Amino acid sequence: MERIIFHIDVNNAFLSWTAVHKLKKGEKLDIRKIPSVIGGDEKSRHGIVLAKSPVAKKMGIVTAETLYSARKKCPNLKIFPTEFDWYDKQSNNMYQYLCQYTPLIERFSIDECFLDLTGTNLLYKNYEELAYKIKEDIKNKFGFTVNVGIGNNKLCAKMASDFEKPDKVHTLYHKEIKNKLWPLPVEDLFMVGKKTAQTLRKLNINTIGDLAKTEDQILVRYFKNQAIMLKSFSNGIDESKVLPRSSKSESISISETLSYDCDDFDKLKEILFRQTEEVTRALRSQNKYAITVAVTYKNNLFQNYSHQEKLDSPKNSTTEIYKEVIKILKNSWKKDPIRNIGVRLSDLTKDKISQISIFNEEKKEEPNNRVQEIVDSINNKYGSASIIPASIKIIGKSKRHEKPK
DNA sequence: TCTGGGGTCCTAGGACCC
DNA sequence: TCTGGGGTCCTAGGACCC
Repeated sequence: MERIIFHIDVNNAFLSWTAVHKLKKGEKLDIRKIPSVIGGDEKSRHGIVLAKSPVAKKMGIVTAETLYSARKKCPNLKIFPTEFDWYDKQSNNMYQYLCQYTPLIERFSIDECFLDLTGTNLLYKNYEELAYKIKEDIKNKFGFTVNVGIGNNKLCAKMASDFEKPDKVHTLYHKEIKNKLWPLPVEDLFMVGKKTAQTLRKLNINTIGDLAKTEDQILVRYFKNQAIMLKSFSNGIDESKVLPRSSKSESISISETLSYDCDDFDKLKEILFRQTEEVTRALRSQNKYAITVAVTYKNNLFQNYSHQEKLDSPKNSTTEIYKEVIKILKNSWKKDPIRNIGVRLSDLTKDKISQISIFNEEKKEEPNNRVQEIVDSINNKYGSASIIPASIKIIGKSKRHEKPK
């Protein structure tokens, strides 16, 4: 059976959501209509563009560029801070609304969902009409606009929702691939990033159609396994399923750019403790255990490092994982100034099967778990590391990392 | 006041075993 | 007395996405 997939994509999500918030609070100005961006805090070195208004886009401003550079392109640019809690709420509202149409719904990111409507043709006579209804409903109920892409697979639905923005419905059915997909520049294809595009352009592959017509052997020579995917995507082929991945996460991570480059081990330990507390708390809230622990960091020259270790058994306690985190940093860090640092937990599992369980202190765990639950609930409420075990020595209590004199 | 944060997947290469 | 080779597991790093 021919599949019917919808891709719903919020237009300029963070900016639209902040705009809606401001209007709700009674402000008169709709920031979607002026040259504006949502940006991080420059003083703490988070100064990049996270979302832009259509006017700002017209002036050449792109996502992820520095606010410094954005301001040069547009001197009267208005910059607004992020409101992640509010964004989460808007994202949840939209998701809840979309759930009425099918249980086969995948949250692809904070502002994108896939809907699998295959086999619902008795329910919905005309899919384009349905798409328009969804788009209008969201606008009327929540105040922000979306694009809806319709296709016979996820790739086509996603490419379709990207066509013309904002507040539009587009289709990209199999029969339309030649006319609608192939003329586009090759970097517009999903999964063609900067590097891939560069190589393709060198090979004189300039449009998605060029890519679709390129010999497999040539692509394999340059892109190895990625070649098959590129070739399929350029032909609008994608067999992947819409996955309602309820609580499925394969890794949990946190990282942050420090407000100054730090080469003080004690200070880094303090930051890592707070981060470990946060990721393990998230892990515990999913009733999971981690097998692999990694510390990632970036130095002042923007060189990235990641170092990981497998635990001897799946763990989720802050203190045990923190011990591993510190061990990893101690063994790998070359004492270069650190700009950004983070903790990642992966190989997550639901069960805590341990090879050495006969010997470890299983009995001690009951009370510890109860204490942990209480500590988690307090930290959930008052912020991470509000309560910390006495065994962890923390120097100072600053939440932000002030540069020492 | 120059360059975020949370993810997934892939690959090269080393260690180890037989 | 010129260091084969396949399989497996693991790590570091890179590319991509939003």
